[in-house]
Amino acid sequence: MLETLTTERGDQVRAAVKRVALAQLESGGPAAVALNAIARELGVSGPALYRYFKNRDALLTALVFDAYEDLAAALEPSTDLESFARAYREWALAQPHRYRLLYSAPWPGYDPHQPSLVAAAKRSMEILVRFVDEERAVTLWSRAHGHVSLEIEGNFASMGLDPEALYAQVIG
Amino acid sequence: MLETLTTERGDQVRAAVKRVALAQLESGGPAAVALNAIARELGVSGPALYRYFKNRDALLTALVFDAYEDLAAALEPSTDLESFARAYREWALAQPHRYRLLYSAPWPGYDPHQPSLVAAAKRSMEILVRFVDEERAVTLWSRAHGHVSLEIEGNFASMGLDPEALYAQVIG
DNA sequence: TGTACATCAGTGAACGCGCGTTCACTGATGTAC
DNA sequence: TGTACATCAGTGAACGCGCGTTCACTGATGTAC
Repeated sequence: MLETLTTERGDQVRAAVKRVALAQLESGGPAAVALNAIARELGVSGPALYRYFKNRDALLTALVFDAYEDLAAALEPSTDLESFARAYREWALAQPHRYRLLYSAPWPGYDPHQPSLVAAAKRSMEILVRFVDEERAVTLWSRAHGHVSLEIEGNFASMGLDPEALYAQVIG
Repeated sequence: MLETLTTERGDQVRAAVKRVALAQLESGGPAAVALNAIARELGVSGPALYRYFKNRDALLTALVFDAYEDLAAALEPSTDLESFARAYREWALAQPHRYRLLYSAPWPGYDPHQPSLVAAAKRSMEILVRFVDEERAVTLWSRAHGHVSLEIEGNFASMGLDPEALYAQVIG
């Protein structure tokens, strides 16, 4: 028997659902992610989504998981600390609500300690420790996160500061 | 005529509404702040609140404003950079959802550029620049925010790190 | 090639829920003469 | 001290809304003989 190379329909649908959910996320945060609205957008009835996600929470959790994976994938090609730092900031700026989903309390009732999520979160850190020791890695992570999240919220722009120069200062 | 020393009833009610709203905020973020539920908690009808707040948005905005003021008041007694940094972290850890209200995208449709809010936000920064020059102040702010917000979300605890020692490293 | 059956994606109706907000109102309190 | 009036905090009913989720079902597709 050959392995089936065609993507299964279930995966396609799941991907479509997530795509729309991501758009809602970018427009209004986790609170804006609504199953009924997603179904409407996809031209399908509300209950249809329950074939693919147990419930709303499962969908949101899947978004978190994907975001961790996507972030790690974006950091993977880094060759040194500089390129890592640059990639980290750029990923965050390109999709702010996704970044917030990882690092701000995303929604009421969210449990960030699910093993699969913890493992997914670890991957980025593992890439960073290729370039610096572990203690320094956590420090840099804190600093980068501080800068990036303030920049995302527009705190530097409103002060007339150059974010790029500041970023170097902060992690430096 | 004597000045009226008694607090006006309107202020008392507004304070009570905010008190309940804060409790909701701590328990489930801005999405959990609901006028009807607040009214119920206060033993009053829903529409009654509209005497004191134009609408839900106005209430949330008032919470943000108060939080900025309260933070500045907590930082005010600082005598040097060390005590400032300590006060900043402690304020945030004591009321995480309030801290998030200031530094994460709080709710869909929120406008952080209202002049009164911008002014309130500035006050903390003005205290910090008593101890360091302005460039360093922004850097320190970024670093402190990075550490504090990761600590709030439990990212260090789950890694078995000592947050206090780490904080010194990060802002150092 | 045809028939009988099982699988299963998706439907439509319905549920209860709580929300924000408007509305016309009641009833108590304060003010003016 | 009493009466007429204005103010205004709070009420109760009602609105439309969209949500998450369950349910019994239809109808197409795939499988076995």
